Amino acid sequence: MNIRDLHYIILIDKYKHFAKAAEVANVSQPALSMQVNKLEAELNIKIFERNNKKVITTDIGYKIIEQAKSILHKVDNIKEIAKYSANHLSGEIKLGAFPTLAPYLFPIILPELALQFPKLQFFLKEEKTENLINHLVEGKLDIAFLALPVIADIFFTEKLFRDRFYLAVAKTNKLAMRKTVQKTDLDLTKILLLEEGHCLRDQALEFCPFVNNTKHDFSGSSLETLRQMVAVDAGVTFIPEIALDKNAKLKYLSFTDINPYRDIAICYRKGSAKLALLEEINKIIKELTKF
Amino acid sequence: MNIRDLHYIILIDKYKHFAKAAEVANVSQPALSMQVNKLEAELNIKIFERNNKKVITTDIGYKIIEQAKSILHKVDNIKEIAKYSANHLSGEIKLGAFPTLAPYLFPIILPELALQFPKLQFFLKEEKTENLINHLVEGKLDIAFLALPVIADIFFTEKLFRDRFYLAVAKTNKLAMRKTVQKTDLDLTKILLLEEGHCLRDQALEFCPFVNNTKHDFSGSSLETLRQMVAVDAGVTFIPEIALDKNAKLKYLSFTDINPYRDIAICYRKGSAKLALLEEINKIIKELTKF
DNA sequence: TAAAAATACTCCATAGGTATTTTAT
DNA sequence: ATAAAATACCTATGGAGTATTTTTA
Repeated sequence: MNIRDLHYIILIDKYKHFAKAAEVANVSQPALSMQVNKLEAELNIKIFERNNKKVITTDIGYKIIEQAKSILHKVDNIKEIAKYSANHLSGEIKLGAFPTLAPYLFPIILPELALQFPKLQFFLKEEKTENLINHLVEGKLDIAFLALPVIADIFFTEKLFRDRFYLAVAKTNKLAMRKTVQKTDLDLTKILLLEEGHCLRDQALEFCPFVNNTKHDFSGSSLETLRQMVAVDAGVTFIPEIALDKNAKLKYLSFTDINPYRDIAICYRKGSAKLALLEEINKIIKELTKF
Repeated sequence: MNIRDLHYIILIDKYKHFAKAAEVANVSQPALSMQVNKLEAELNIKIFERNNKKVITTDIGYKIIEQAKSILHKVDNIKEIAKYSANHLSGEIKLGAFPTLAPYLFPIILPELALQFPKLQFFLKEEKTENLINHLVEGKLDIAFLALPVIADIFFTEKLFRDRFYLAVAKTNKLAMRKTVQKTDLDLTKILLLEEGHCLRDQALEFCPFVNNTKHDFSGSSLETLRQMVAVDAGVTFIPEIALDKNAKLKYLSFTDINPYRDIAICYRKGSAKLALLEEINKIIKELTKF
């Protein structure tokens, strides 16, 4: 069977005349006759009763033609889907970022992206780095925002900006009167960290490897929870610049002798089918994240 | 595009591996690759992102594969329709008879047909001869029961039985004490006939051409109406043998000097797609109408 | 007799196979 | 380095065209 054959039988049913149907189908009458005969032989039924005066569609033929019409309709659908998405800059873009970045980055970039690509639908995903990488590999994400270094070189990876860490302390804390802090100050206070798996935890640990907070594991917590903990002076924590706010109970101190930071990069598959579009999007995001 | 191509992309989507999909499709990997590439070129889109390690179905590809699955499902439907109707003796048979025959013939033949062909669905149509012929030509009927002669030799036509006419008279009528009548008796009474177009009217008129009943035209009437008219002695009428009953108010008289009748035949298109089945049915009907 | 579908036969397009190359991780 | 898809090239199937025959109303 063949989509073309279905076209043929629909035309024959319409015109009840092989030669006329052949003409409309832009083939010779024998060509069309042959295909119909072959189809009937293949199905082992008669689609048309025919003689030199009349063509009658059989009951079975009628049922088959109904299906055929529906099939051709779906074939047109496929062509429509293809044509539409080839012409217009439409479709879906799935963005992913890890939890200590997503709430602060997405609000910066999304309004502009939505403006520039009104036909695109943006989906946001907040996942730990490991999952982001997997999802990007699997095609469940189009773009992931990751902290450098990114090992997977299946991805096109480009650094967007450096996000320095500040020490968040309660204004009631003894450190709060300082403008800056240094590494040794960390020894004096309790440091709050997110649970295992958060890259921000790992990054922070680089600068205070001595910390052992197994006693309080903030499972399923977010940076915002941590911030609230700091506000009641339950400890101090590292807050990236992008997440700084005007919290009345907090003070953010910069470091003098160390320079803790995370580099944020945009990643997408080199072979993405939407590569051209992703490059467009990347260009805009780069502009938006020039801090 | 091609139904086979749709198969290919569905398999690739399933296995996310060209060579595996090719194996399942029983073709070589290059053959399958070629067709997919051609399809993508034809649609001007990418259905799959692919490199030497991974195959990812694109968003558009996913939509297309959804349609493709639905198309293949309908293709299977077609094959099912064909296979079922080729194997089983199933389907629909549309029978037609003119109004002065249908109510008496169908009850005789249908119970047995339904018994012999439990998978067949029988549809009955009661129409004037002219329409029956048209419908049979058009394929809206499979079988028509007509009065001979049938001119259309597109049809296979076979006489089933001779249906003699009796004169129905009210028991209160002066003719009622007779056992038989003859042509001249008709002059003495009012003769009731159906409206124009009924073949029974024409047949009756052959034997009493002098009748002029333009005054009362029984438009839209049936033989049963006529019979009730006769019962109240509003006149007499010709009733075919097949329609005789045990009506207490009526007497049916046979003719001596003339022999009015109609010959009833079964007709179907010589080229009917159901010819074999119709011949089976005809065989049974012939048995049932051996009066 | 004539209109229409089926057949005959040739040609060409193209799907498929094998061998090989390219590609990207 | 290697796995996998793409390409090259050849073969063969089969779809399409023209001319002709068959069918049947």
